[in-house]
Amino acid sequence: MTDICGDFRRLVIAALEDLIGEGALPRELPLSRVAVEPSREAAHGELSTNAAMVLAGPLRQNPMALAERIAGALRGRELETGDYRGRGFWVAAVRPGFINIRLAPEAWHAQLRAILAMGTHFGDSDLGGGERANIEFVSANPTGPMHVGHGRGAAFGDALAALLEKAGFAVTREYYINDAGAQVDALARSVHWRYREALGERVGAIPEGLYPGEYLVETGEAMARRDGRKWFGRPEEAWLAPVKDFAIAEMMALIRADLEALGIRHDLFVSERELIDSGAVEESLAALEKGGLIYTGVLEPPKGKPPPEDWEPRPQTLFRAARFGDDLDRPLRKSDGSWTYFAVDIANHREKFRRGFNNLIDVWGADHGGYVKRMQAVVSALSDGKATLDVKLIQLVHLFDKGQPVRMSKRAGTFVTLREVVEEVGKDVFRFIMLTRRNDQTLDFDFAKVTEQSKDNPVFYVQYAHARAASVMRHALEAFPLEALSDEALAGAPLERLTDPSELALLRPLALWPRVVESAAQAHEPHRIAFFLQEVAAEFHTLWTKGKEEATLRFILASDRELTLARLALVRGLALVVASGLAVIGVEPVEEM
RNA sequence: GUCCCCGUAGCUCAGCCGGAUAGAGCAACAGUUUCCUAAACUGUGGGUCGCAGGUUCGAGUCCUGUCGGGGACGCCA
Repeated sequence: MTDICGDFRRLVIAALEDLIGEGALPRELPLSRVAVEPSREAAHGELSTNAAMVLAGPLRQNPMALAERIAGALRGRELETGDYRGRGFWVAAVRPGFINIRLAPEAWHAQLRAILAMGTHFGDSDLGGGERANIEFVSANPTGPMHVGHGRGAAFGDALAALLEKAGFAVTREYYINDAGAQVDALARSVHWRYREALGERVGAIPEGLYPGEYLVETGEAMARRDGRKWFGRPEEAWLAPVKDFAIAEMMALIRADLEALGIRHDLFVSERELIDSGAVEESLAALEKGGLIYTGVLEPPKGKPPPEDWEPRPQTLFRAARFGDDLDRPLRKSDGSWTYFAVDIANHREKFRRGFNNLIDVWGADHGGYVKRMQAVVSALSDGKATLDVKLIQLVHLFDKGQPVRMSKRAGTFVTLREVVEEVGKDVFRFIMLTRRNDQTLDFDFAKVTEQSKDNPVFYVQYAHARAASVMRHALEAFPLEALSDEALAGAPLERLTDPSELALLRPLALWPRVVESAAQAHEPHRIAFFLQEVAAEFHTLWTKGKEEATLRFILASDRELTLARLALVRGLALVVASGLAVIGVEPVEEM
């Protein structure tokens, strides 16, 4: 293992078991709450454990006295991992009952050696144990090109997928195509309109309720090229289905290209229409019916401000969502007899579970928040509680340019597509910026700021750290032309020469990378990776600058080959961890800028 | 009316499973450039964690209430 906190947690547990073995502590202690964490304050050592604090209660003992005893037991132990064997650490019980741990520098050096040995695989975890996880994300309606909000969901979902992969899950990236219902019918009508236009008919302005976007002009023309006048002047019943098929295929190609521009590829595309046609919806509802979870009833009118004018109490088919924590039972059929979106989505989620996934994650726009409880209710009901669904809601992106809001209106034709943004700023900038806020926080995206080459721009700042590291390595080759500077060779460098506090200040966060991966994966929060990278980059820039002020701290010292090698090892360690983090976010590390 | 999210420094935001004196960037102020990329760095000031209760040895974090902002509430997806 390379997770230093995990290693020390095992040590603490072993010490506690020693005390239990000696009869000094009773069996059946709630050890699960014992944690080892990096200290926030340097004065508190480097790691600390709450062991005495959490056990004092159940044991009805004074936490400080207990901390002393545990600290004593810790002093008598040696870490079992080879990496630390024979290397010192100091423990101290302190004030309310924390136990602080300070490591000999050699322990940190061992972590650097691990980074160099594992490369960008440093930080990989077996947290997931190979278990399968399904992430459904983007799932934009196939009615037009993606917009920036979809892009945020895409960047988030793909990063979360990569994060879970790094944490040891077998991940499937799913796209659920909403290719049934009124919206794709409107799409088909819009394309038919453009098709008539392409065939030379004077159609005038496109009617209300259809999609006015220019992008459909081309689709109409393509339709005309493929089918000629086949659907011209025919009634809608004749052309709706084939035009719809054509239009959806075109739109999905468009969306896939948008995703491709972001470097995102889904493993699985699930079609809403196919779920309906295959009878999967009936099957799913039959399964619920069996559990007595479906009935016919009348719902109260919605309590919203404007009571819907066409509202009438009507018996409908309902799922007992309220039994599973939802606020209301939920309808499955529309008044025309067709399935509600919810009914088909039940089948969608049942299929995920049937494909063998117990870890389900959906990434939705924040405006779908009202839908979360019912979907979780379904997953709980259908899997008998075995599967869990986590829904990540993505807040809006507000576009700015030099501080001025970019006003978007489909009607005025000032709508900015995802593609335009990505072409303007690049996919790396886009993907990184999308993770500089939590998913449930709105995000301001300023074209001027995100492309600015300054420390105020987090993408640049992190990229620059990687490029700067590469630059140091190039210079090192000039200074020591014959040296082998491979990672393998650097792992053999005399790392014990890294003793300066500012060097250790960089080394410590690098060593904590595996822990960041695990906690971010557990919380399903990829933004933590972006924040971590900014911290690490800051630490590196600080160290670099110290070298400017104090020549002895420079990475390359022609007079001291050994120290140079040790410092180059640190520089490479930084570059590898940054590259590893950027890989999760889907950003290419650059060698120079 | 009900449900969900948010409220932390002047601004934009982090804050892990409840833990020690609540952090970062920007802005403000004071500095650093013959030197591995100054495209950067160092330091200072700045807080009733919306408010009020509660649980706990301990609350920004959990619970209840309340105020403010956003979103959602059968036949849109």
